[in-house]
Amino acid sequence: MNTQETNLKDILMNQYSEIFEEDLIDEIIKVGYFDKVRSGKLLIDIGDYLTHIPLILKGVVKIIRKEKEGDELTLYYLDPGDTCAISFANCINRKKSIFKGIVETDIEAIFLPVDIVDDWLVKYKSWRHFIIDSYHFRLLEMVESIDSLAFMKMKTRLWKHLTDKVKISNNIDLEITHQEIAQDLNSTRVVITRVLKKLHDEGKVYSTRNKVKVLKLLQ
Amino acid sequence: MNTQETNLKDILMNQYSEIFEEDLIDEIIKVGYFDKVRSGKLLIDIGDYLTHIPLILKGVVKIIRKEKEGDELTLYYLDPGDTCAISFANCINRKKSIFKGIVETDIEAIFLPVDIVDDWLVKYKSWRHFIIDSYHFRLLEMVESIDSLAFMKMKTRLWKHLTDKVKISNNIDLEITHQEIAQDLNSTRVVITRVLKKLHDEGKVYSTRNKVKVLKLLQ
DNA sequence: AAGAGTCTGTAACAAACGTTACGGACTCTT
DNA sequence: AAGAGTCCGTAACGTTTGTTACAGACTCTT
Repeated sequence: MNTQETNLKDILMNQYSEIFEEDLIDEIIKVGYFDKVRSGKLLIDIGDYLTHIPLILKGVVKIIRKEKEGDELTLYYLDPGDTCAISFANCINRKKSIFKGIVETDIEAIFLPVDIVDDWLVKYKSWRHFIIDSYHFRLLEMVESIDSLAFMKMKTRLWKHLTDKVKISNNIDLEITHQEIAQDLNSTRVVITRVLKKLHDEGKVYSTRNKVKVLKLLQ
Repeated sequence: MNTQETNLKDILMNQYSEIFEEDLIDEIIKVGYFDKVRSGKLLIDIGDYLTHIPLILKGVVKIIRKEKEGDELTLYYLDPGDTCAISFANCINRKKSIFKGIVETDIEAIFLPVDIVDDWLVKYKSWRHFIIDSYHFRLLEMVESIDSLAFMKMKTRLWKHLTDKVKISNNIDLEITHQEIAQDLNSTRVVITRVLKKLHDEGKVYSTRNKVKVLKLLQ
């Protein structure tokens, strides 16, 4: 075990010792490879085949559903500690991805080859629950998306989106344009500007060029 | 093993021998109990705790997401061979259900106690894949719901809903009122009537009191 | 400082969907 | 066959969201 592996183990133990057995962590280090991916990079596209499952250590990945060019919708974000378990069944059955994943802020992750993670389901109870839980969390986030789309008006959807982004970035100052928000919500720039003005009038946000400051979070 | 159990085994072998090991089928019979539930009955409500997982042998269950009184949306249908794997993680973690399940057409099902199905993940490879696949199928249907809500207009959503119902009931004559359709799609009766007229003008449906006949399926 | 490119604010209009209202048709009970 | 209850068709109108257009403001380059 070289120095890099030792460091990796420290990181993993720090982040996952509560969840995984030490045996499993050792095996993760043995078979996985560590990598960094820069913000803005396309991690996976719809239709791609998955060969590795990412275990995110740092940074955020944005998961998007895309109908066709221009018709996109941001579904949720993957945080450190998360994995894209949705890719899991895809892996087992060698199916294509139904989502697009874009690096939102620079990530560090361990990539685990598909074949192995199936065996781990038998070997490690913690891994089994990790995968099932992961599926479940994604599913909950999909339900949130459905609730938003089915039951909420644009003002509420926008407000939820902004507060979600604040939670993820840990920063009430969002570096974002109206155009980008419109893409996330599958709407248009003019609509977002209009609705942002309403939120501004209610004292909930303060928006300047390339920035939206989210106020009133402490409720 | 009494006569009823023998019959049950026949049914299970018939429907599941391709998927499950015979050992597993025997165990399903041992620990599960068989039951019938009538159309219209509430199988599970949002907020309920799950104690048993249903393995559907006959009939259809409608799965609904509900925001509040009057604000509902039909997400998908559970067919024979399906299980509500979403309940699975709920079971393991003793969480409340986030969906409402109503029997659409009379069902026959085997109900499996929660505690056991977790052990089976270790014991039976087929069960493991069954659960993961099940999760995955539900997830795909949720994505379909999201696509509908985010990218489609009411006419397309309605058409999709109707053809889905035809596939599930195996019958192009749907016994349904405009009001009921409106509930499924979280819309209103007047809107559905209006849009049905458009589909009628396109020669796609023929609607009379309490009935919608779906034409043009063979495309 | 000029000019190109990007971002925002606003107005006017259009499309989609929801709401209210009402009349007629069907069905079931008595 | 009268009446109550349910279901459907349609019109008129309101709200929400999308579209088009244009002007002003900011930013970056040269």
